[in-house]
Amino acid sequence: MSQQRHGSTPGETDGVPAFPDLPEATIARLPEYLRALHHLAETGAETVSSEGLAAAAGVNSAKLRKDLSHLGSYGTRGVGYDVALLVYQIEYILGLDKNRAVCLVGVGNLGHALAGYAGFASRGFRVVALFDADERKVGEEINGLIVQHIDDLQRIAAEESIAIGVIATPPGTAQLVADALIAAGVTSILNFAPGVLSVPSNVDVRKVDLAIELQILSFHEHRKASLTALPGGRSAPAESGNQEAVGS
Amino acid sequence: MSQQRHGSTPGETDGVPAFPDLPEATIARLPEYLRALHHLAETGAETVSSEGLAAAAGVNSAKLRKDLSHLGSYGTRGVGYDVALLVYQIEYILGLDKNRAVCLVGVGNLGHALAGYAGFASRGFRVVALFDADERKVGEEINGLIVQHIDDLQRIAAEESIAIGVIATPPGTAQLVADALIAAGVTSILNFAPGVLSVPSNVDVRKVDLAIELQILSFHEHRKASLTALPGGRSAPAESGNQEAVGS
DNA sequence: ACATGTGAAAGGCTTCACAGCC
DNA sequence: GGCTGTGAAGCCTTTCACATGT
Repeated sequence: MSQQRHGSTPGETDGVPAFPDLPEATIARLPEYLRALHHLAETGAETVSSEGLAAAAGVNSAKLRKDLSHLGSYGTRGVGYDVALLVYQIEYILGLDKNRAVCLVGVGNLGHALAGYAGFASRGFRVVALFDADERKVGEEINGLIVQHIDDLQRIAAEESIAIGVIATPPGTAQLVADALIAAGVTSILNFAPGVLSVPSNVDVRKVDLAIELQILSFHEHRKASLTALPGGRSAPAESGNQEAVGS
Repeated sequence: MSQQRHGSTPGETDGVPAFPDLPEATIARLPEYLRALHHLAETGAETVSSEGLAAAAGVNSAKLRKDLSHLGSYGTRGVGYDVALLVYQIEYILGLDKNRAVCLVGVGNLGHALAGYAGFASRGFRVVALFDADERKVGEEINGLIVQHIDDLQRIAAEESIAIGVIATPPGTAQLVADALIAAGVTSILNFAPGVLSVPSNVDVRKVDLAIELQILSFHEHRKASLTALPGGRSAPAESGNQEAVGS
């Protein structure tokens, strides 16, 4: 890759950090590696081999090594990777040192739960504002935050310099909310509402549709059922499973 | 329908539908096509072109046609696809005509919301049982269902012939719950707990980790920020966005 | 005329296998 | 000896462009 620089921050030339362009598939796995590394660090491990980390993250070691090689050369041959250093590098690449501010729009059934989800805070994100269009919900306190009216989004987004917007509204209003977020300067959206959002190309959208996940599982149930019904019918389990992680 | 015999229903020999083996990438998109088709059906459309359906589903038309071609030949050249027929075919392939029973384990913050999520029922899934290990939660009623103790999982899973288990527990207990589900005969799991599950190879696991989604967005924020800081600095939006759907 | 279905080309990702380094 | 980093091979997915059918 660029130039290596063992102890130091990934290839910066003179204050400007040059960005290694990682394959999307790699990016999607870095968070999982990071979680596994944190877990290892807690158990006191100082270094870990590609084999060990790969197992903890649920991938094979060749893939892991290739992924990490894109970040630069942070392992030691014959030894493995320094856990603390790798944590630092991955957090840097993912921009987690910035402790990004997140807002959530739509405090219904699902939104309510997301507002209180401990996993966000513990992994580098601060939920700083909640919005809803329903006057009856405005003013309600959830997890220490007051629900604000959606009309105040523009102002508050600027005040809090919000980086990421989470949409948890019914499908019908998701596009309107996305437009409002974008108008407020938000360029990253996590969308829980079914359906497609149309956004300018500088905005990144990730979509989580819970029903789609079940439908994909349903397909595999259907497939498995149709196989057992056939001549060469299988029935016995083999070993060690196929985990299909969600994430593009 | 089943014996459409257009170009031939995907190889059925004599009543037993042999399973077309679809690429995983295609499977992951079928639910989105289905949602778009239902939407079109509501607006009264009888047929739709690959161009039209692709736009509604947020993909390009070549990809859509290739995907649908794997199901068989259900379009008419010069005309397009029959909406009702395509809905039926996709629902059949996904096994949605089976109205599968789902159970949910872990009625905490997130689990509580999932138990009440209307999107499941409306898209072919019945949540039929809720479980938790916490005695204080057992007996609680959520959305018309009583929370049961996890020790009753085995019995109830059999009674209700549960097809899919959803795990919404803290990370520490997810593997135990997965083991229990598998022992109870469940072969499809949707896991919301961070971390990797180890399961036999006949079990399918899909994983949704909300923090990971934010971390991926954070990466893109970081990348965009580092680009605008560079010489050839961009700033202007182009058009029509990049939607990265989540789904392996 | 129009829109599907599909070979063929292009691109991306994963896996292999081993050279290079500790 | 052991383990990383990486070219090369193989596989999967997307895109192109057009023959085919209505």
